Amino acid sequence: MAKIKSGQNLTKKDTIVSTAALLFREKGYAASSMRDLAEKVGVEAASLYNHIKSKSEILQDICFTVANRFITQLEKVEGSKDSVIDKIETILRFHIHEMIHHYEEVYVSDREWKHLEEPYLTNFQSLRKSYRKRLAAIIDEGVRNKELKDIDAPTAVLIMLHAVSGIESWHRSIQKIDADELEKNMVVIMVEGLKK
Amino acid sequence: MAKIKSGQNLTKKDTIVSTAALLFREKGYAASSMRDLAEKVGVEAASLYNHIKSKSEILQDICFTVANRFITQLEKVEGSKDSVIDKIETILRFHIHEMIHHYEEVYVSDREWKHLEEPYLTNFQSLRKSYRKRLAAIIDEGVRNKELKDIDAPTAVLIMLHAVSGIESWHRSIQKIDADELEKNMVVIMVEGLKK
DNA sequence: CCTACCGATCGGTAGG
DNA sequence: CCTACCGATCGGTAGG
Repeated sequence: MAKIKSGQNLTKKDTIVSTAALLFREKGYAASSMRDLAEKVGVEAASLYNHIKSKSEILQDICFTVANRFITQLEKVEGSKDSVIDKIETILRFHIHEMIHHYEEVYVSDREWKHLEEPYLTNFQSLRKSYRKRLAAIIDEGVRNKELKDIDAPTAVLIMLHAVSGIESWHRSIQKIDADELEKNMVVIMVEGLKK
Repeated sequence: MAKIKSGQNLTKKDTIVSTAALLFREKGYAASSMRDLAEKVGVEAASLYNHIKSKSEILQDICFTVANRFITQLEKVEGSKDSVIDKIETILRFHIHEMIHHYEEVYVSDREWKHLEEPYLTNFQSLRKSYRKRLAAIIDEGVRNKELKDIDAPTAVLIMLHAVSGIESWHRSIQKIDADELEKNMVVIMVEGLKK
C-alpha cells in the first residue's frame, strides 16, 4: 500500500529525518546514536529500520534536500533580468531565510556533510563547488560591468556564504531580536561592502 | 625527571596533540578513534595514555590554547590608541593570520568545542561569549563616534568572525593564490562594508 | 512495531 | 613502549 505524500501529510520517515536533523545539529552526526534517535522519535531503535535503510541514508536525505533547494533558487536568480546588486541581495536574503526557517537541516547539511559515504560524498562536494562557481560568476559579472568594487569574486563568495551561515550561533537570540532586523543589517553590511 | 619545554623542543605530548588536531579536523572529534590517532603518531593505542590522560583532554588542550591566543590579542588591541577602524582591521588580520598559520587547531577549536566535557564546555562557551561581547563593544564605540555606519554591533561581529572562519574551505587554494592577496580582499570587503 | 541478539569497535586499564 | 584485555556501546538483522 503506497503512501501518498501530500502537503501536510508527513510520513513516519519524514518524522524520523526531521528529528534526526535536530539531533545531528545538537550532537553532530558521528556522536548521535540510532538509540538516541529512536528515543526522540518514541520507538525502539530496531523499529527505525522499517522506515529508513541506514543512518547514512538519513544524512543523505538531509544534505541533498537542502542542496537542491539552494540550487533551484540560484537557477531562478541566474535567469532573471535584475542587476547584479539585486541578484546578490536576493541570494543573500534567501540564505538568511533558509537559515532561519529550516535551521536544523541547513545547519546539518553545511557542517556534517563530511560524514556522507561514497558516492554521495563526491556528489555533494561537486554540487557545493558548482554552486560557489556560479555565485562567483555573478559577482564577476558585477565587477566587469562596474556595479561592484574590483574585488576577487571567490573571496567575496566565501565571505557571503560564511557570514550567513554564522546565524547559527545567534539563532536563539534571533527570535527575541527580530529576523527582519537581522536581515536588514546583514544586507547593509554585505551589499554596501561590495558596492562600488 | 621533568621535561623542560623550550622553543623548538617538542614533547611527545605536543606531537600527539598536534597530530590529533589534524585528525579531528579531517574526521571530526567523535569520528576519530584513539586507534586512528595512535597509527598516525606511530605507536599502539595504549601507549598514548603514557602522555595524555584521555581523548577529551586533547580536545581541551587544543580549544583553550587557541582561545587564549585570541584573548591575548584582543586585550592588546583594546589597550591601544588606534582608531576603531584600525582596531577592527588589526583584529581581522590577526584572525586571518591564525587561520592560515594554525589552521588545524583553530578549525578544531571553532567547530568541535561542542564535544568538550563539563566543566570545560561551560568555561569555553563563556570565553567565546565574552570575546564576542568585547568585540561588539569596539564596534559600538565606532558607531557612537561616527567612524562606522549605524549598524547593529552583534550582527557585524557575527559577519566578521564567520567570514574569516570560512577560510577553511579555501585553505588548499590559498597556497596557490596568495595569502596576502586573500587578506587584502577580505579587509577591503569587510572594512569598507562597515566604514561610514 | 517489539524482543533478542550479532560482530565490530570504542575509550581506557593492568601489568610488565 | 607493548600485549592482552575490559565493559560499554555502536549500527544493524532475524524473526515474529
